[in-house]
Amino acid sequence: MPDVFKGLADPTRREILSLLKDRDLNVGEIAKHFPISMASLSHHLNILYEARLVTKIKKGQFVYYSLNTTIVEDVILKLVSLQKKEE
Amino acid sequence: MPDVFKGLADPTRREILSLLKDRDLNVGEIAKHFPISMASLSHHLNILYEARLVTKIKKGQFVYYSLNTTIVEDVILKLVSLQKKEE
DNA sequence: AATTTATTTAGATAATATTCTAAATATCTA
DNA sequence: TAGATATTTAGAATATTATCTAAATAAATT
Repeated sequence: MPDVFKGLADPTRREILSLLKDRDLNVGEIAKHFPISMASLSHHLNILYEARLVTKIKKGQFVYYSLNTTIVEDVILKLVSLQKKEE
Repeated sequence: MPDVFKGLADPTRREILSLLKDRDLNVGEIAKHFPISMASLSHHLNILYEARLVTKIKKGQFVYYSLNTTIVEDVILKLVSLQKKEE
């Protein structure tokens, strides 16, 4: 697994993921929710993409990002396996 | 929730949590598994403690750390709520 | 083809995180 | 109580991350 936890470590990135759970969004639509430059946002999106927490697809002029639910599930499983053996 | 994701972002810290799922360990026992200084380890333990991912209890000369399963469960729930609404 | 709109990349700066050595604190044992 | 062991804290060095502005790329529109 690429570093999914690093991807989740930043609050802006978690917020992006949270937006994407409702519907796919292009970069401009995501940008409206944050007071940071496009360049910074692009950087965050890239980290999410490398962590495979999102996928992206170009539609004409726009790039749409989607939540990669599969990876979210993998993280959940990884955390479940972190739980204690017995108590 | 204090920053649990920050706590999970570092591989050394995840390894510490993984050790603790088997049994509680004191700092010296944990230290044996890592090639870093006591000071660095102590720093990591502090981050885990502040994120409430672990609890600690002093027994005489030793400080024992335990996994806080409750918080791990909270993180799992938080991730579950990150999943897509429909597909 | 020139202009506008959307997104990414380059390069710099500032903020955070990780690590270290050295010193401090606390407890145990002789 | 003096010396040994366990852990934490202070302070500094280095590495990583987040952010910015400016420039580059790509597609759409006129």
